[in-house]
Amino acid sequence: MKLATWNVNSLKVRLPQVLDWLARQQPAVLCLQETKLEDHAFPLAEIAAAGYRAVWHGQKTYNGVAILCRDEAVDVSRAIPNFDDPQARLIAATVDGVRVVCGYFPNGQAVASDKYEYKLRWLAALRTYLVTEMSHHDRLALLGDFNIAPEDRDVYDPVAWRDQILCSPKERAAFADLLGLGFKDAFRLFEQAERSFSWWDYRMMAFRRNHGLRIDHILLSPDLASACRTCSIDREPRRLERPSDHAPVVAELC
DNA sequence: ATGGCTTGAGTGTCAAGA
Repeated sequence: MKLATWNVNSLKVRLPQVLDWLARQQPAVLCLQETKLEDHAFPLAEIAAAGYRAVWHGQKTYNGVAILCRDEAVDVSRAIPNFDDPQARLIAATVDGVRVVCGYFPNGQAVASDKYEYKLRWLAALRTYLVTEMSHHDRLALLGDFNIAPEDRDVYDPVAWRDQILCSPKERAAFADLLGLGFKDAFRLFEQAERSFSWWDYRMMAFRRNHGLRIDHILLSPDLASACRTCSIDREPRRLERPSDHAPVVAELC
């Protein structure tokens, strides 16, 4: 069973790339972030024609998340319970006995900004929610754009990024806190090339220079982690014309 | 140098991303 996550930066623009990628990779589950579509505009017909079902949670202009899956998605929940959030950043569903939580974590803009405070509150609410989810689901996966580079090795220039947004100690502590619940970072279960990243700025030829960050992650509960056989970042879509600035991350479970 | 691209909004040019 293949689980994947991809921040597509507009599903409207990237739909042909998503359909191509589904046909090639055939994942059981693909979590999407930054769909940037209102719910009525979600392209269900095209996705269904590709052999996938979908559940989604969107809004105008910004944010928006979706879970595409081969089999039925049940027990769908949209947004973090008990957290008043006007932004469409989370959707969860159970697929093939796996509880899938798809999140588009806040960016935070700058340390000490209002958006940073919102990011920290969002992370605290997510943690509370995941404690509950873990108590109900042994097979639990959290996938998405975390907007956190967990360690210096996840950053192309750790000195320049020290204490900056996506790398600040409080953000990294929140990530470590999720690992403290028992989650494993699927990517780090395996030997990986140095300087492996999942996002590269559109500007300054950042992709060609591999000036990136690893901010898209797949976290697995202990049961799923022991079933995980590979985890990799697929840089191919980043090479296409009009790419998303993020690459898909894929984990294979047995 | 707070820029550099890209998207969505909307038809000017800005907000937001990371």
